[in-house]
Amino acid sequence: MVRGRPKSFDTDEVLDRAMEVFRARGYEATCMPTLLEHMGIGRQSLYDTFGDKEHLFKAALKRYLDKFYLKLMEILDRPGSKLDNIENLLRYMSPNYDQGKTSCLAVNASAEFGSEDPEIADFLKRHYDRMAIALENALESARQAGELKPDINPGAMGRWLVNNMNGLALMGRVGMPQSFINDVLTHTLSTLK
Amino acid sequence: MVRGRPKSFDTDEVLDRAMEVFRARGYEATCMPTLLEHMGIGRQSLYDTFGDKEHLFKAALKRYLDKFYLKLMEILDRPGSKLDNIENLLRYMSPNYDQGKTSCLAVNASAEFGSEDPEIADFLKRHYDRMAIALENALESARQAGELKPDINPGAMGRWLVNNMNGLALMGRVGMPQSFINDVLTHTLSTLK
DNA sequence: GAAATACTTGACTAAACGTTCCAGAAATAA
DNA sequence: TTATTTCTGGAACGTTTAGTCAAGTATTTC
Repeated sequence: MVRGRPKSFDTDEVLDRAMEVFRARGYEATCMPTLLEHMGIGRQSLYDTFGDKEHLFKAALKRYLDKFYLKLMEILDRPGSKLDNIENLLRYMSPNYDQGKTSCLAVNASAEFGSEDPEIADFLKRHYDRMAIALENALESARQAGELKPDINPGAMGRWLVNNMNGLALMGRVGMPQSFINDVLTHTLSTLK
Repeated sequence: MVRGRPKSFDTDEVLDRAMEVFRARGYEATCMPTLLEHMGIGRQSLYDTFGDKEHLFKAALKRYLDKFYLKLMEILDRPGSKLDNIENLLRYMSPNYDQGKTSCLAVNASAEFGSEDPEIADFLKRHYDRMAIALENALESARQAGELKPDINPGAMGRWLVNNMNGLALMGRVGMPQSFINDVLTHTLSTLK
């Protein structure tokens, strides 16, 4: 099959670790030595496997977004009340200091890069869009099941939910108290039902 | 009175220009030459007046937050319907690509620094808190004027409005289409009344 | 064993970074 | 005039940055 010595590390595993560093410190403020230390591989291995810092970041971001979306879909696709699923999604994605969940790489990258890097901006915009669509579909199902107030526009509300989730990630990032987070979360949920 | 050659530039004016650069590019990605170019002053003048890059950023951030809050209070304190004032505030603060208003330094700094720099985090948390309180007071006034649904908690809703404003700034930053922004904005406003 | 790939390590490059120092000219108040 | 402050601009500092090259070793398939 493939000749030569096989890789001694799992590509996705070390990418996950890079992801964590970028999420905690941002792109510009993260230097290669820090990255290498946390990834636990050699410098040459990194450059051979992922290319330069920019490519590594984009790979990590891509992976983050895909994992995020997968988890989102898993929660929304659960059987039973779609509104309950949405509530569970919001609770799951909300900052929780006890569990060390305090920020979102997508949100951080959105703020750091804006639309400066077209490829990154494209990733992020598509991500927010598919999130909104997934939520819209869930809301549409809820509407058909009679769970939803009839005057609600599922499309607009899906986008609005994305907005609230992103806001919450930001509030967690800067360290707003849990009471603040909870107020926002419960008030968001209260308009759902 | 004061001896020696007077400063040939207005401190606040050049600080505003630094603010704009930081808002557009972030802290880490902004280098001193770029800053100098946009501020239009000499290198030595910058260091004499503002100290190093970090102090300059903090001064610019402080100024941004104060101007932001001042404008917010101006809008909320207008006579007449408090709910209308809140709506005007949200519209005013929302991203608008036609007018070049596409991001918020507070939001960007929150994402870039998180709680890494305690002083910056403190600035930002106080800022969000006072915004929430101002909105809470406006909602309380609306409640007393009978404008508000009776089952609404002004405190939670104030914080929730802050969350939505921050989310919108982020969506503007990454370049989500105006239609997305509008959907979020109108849906947020629809739950107000 | 040969060929191919990967790992480790140190040396190295080249550029960018923030910052300081300095010398000379300019502008103000006493 | 003198003292004081600012402005300008070049030179330089030391550090950090991302990234490359190369030599030697290890591990796999053929």
